[in-house]
Order: sequence, then structure tokens, then C-alpha cells
Amino acid sequence: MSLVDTGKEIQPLVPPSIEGRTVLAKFFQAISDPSRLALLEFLVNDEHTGTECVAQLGLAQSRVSSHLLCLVNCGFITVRRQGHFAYYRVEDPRVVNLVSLGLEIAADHAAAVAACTRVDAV
Amino acid sequence: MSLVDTGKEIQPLVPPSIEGRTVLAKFFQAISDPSRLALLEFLVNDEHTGTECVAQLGLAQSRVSSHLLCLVNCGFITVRRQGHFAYYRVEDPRVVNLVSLGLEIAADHAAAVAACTRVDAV
DNA sequence: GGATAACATCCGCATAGACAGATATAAAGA
DNA sequence: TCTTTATATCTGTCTATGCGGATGTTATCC
Repeated sequence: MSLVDTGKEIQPLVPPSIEGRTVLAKFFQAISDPSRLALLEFLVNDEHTGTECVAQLGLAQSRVSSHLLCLVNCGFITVRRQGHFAYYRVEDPRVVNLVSLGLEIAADHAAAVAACTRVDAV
Repeated sequence: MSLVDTGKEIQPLVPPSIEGRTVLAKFFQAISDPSRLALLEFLVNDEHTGTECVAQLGLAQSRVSSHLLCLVNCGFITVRRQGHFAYYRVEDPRVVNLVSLGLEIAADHAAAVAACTRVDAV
């Protein structure tokens, strides 16, 4: 039951339960980190191994591995294991739409977003 | 220049600069909190004052005020000030599409998302 | 003007999470 | 088997951020 484009029908935008909202919040949190966004960019057009992702980001291998597993768990990328390699890539086209739409909205408010301290305005 | 539905053209999904990715990450982080998602749900069909939002969420007024300002800064809701009241609501229809699409994808991976510790898998 | 009400900001606290380094696991090759 | 390589997990540290309470600011009402 898609909630997209339901027009005037009053449907819950987010789950009414605390559990449901927590899951949705965690889902969005997966793409709330510059390193994980860089991984999405790197994996959107091509499949890459974990080692290639480490080289691309320049972060510790342990950190990149955790980021990749997080993105897999939350459904942003898939992993294909072959031998002792893990090949990651963005497979769900909805992910591209989601991030692109976010970028489009964020671009309209870039200055305010950058200035937003998010909690306890300085 | 919209990046949505560019088909096969290779366009950056996320900004190539660290600054751009940081802004996009902060933007998504605004909807990475159950309380702020509850506010979006509350404000998507009707305009409400800050006091009404406090009553709806059951959190401290200071906290709800910070959440609302965060959502305003990041472009998720708008505020209309009249007298000593502030009326908030979701005005940009893209916000509804963004959150709905997120919910749709998250629902397909709900169990894994809930289990995801996001960092340092237990 | 003084009191009240609505909202914003400041403060300290507690926890979540990003990070690097060390270690564990698993597969491939000598 | 032993070594090497690729990936995953564990540990400790530091910063970010959600929280309530206190205070500041502005507008309305008496």
C-alpha cells in the first residue's frame, strides 16, 4: 500500500506508533552522514569492493566496513559476496529518487541548513 | 537544474564537495528523529501553533521549539507569525513525497533497519 | 505600566555515534 | 599448512545531539 501521491486522502505521513517512527528515523539517519552519502555516490553507477570504498573515502577500513553494513541493513545498497570479496552497489532505483529529491529540496534552503545548529540554536 | 529522473545520464547523486555533502547530511538529519517526524505528521494536514505542538508531543516546550525551528531552517515546514503566536505547517509538497518515499523503502527493510546498530554492529 | 502568555534561547546532563587502531574471521595462494 | 588478503568486529575516545529546566523576549490584556 503505497503512500505516495495519495492526493487529498488523509493518510498518515509517518507511522503513528513510536516504534514505526523510530524505524523511519533510523532509516533516514543512515543517509544523514557525509561519509555514507559519499559511499552512495561512489556506488550508484558502479559496483565496488570494500577495499575500493576504503581507498575512495580515505577513512579507516573498520569505519568504512561499518558504514557499508549500515547502508546494506537499511536497504540503500546491496552486497554480493564472491570469494573473499564483497561487491557493493546501489540497486534500488527508489534510493536514487529519494536522495535526488532530498538534494533538490536541500538546495533551496542550503544557507539555512548550513546555519542550522539543529538543537539549541547558538 | 533538477537531478531527478535524469535517466542514464551520469550526474552526481550527491554533491562532490565535502561542504555539499555535509549540508545534505544535515538536511536528512532533520528528519532522522522520531520527535521531528511526529511533528511533520502533525503539521502535514493542518496548521498548528507551537503550544499545540507541545501538547501533541508531550515534550518540554523548549525542546519542541528547537525541533520546530530546525524543521523550518531545513525547509520542511514554514512558520507564519501573528501576534505572539507562531503557526507551523508543511507547505512544500515535495516534503510529503520525500517522507512517503522514505517510508516506502524503509517498510521493505523494517526488520533489518530496526536491528541495525548503525555503527559497530553488536 | 504590570501581569500573563507564547515562543525562543541558554545551560548542564546523558547517550548516541563517528573515528582510529587492534583483533578476529574467512578465503585464496605458495 | 602457513601466509597473505579482504572483510567484519571489538575497544576506547571525543564530539554531537536529544532532553528538561531556567531564563530571555515579545505581544496581548488588565
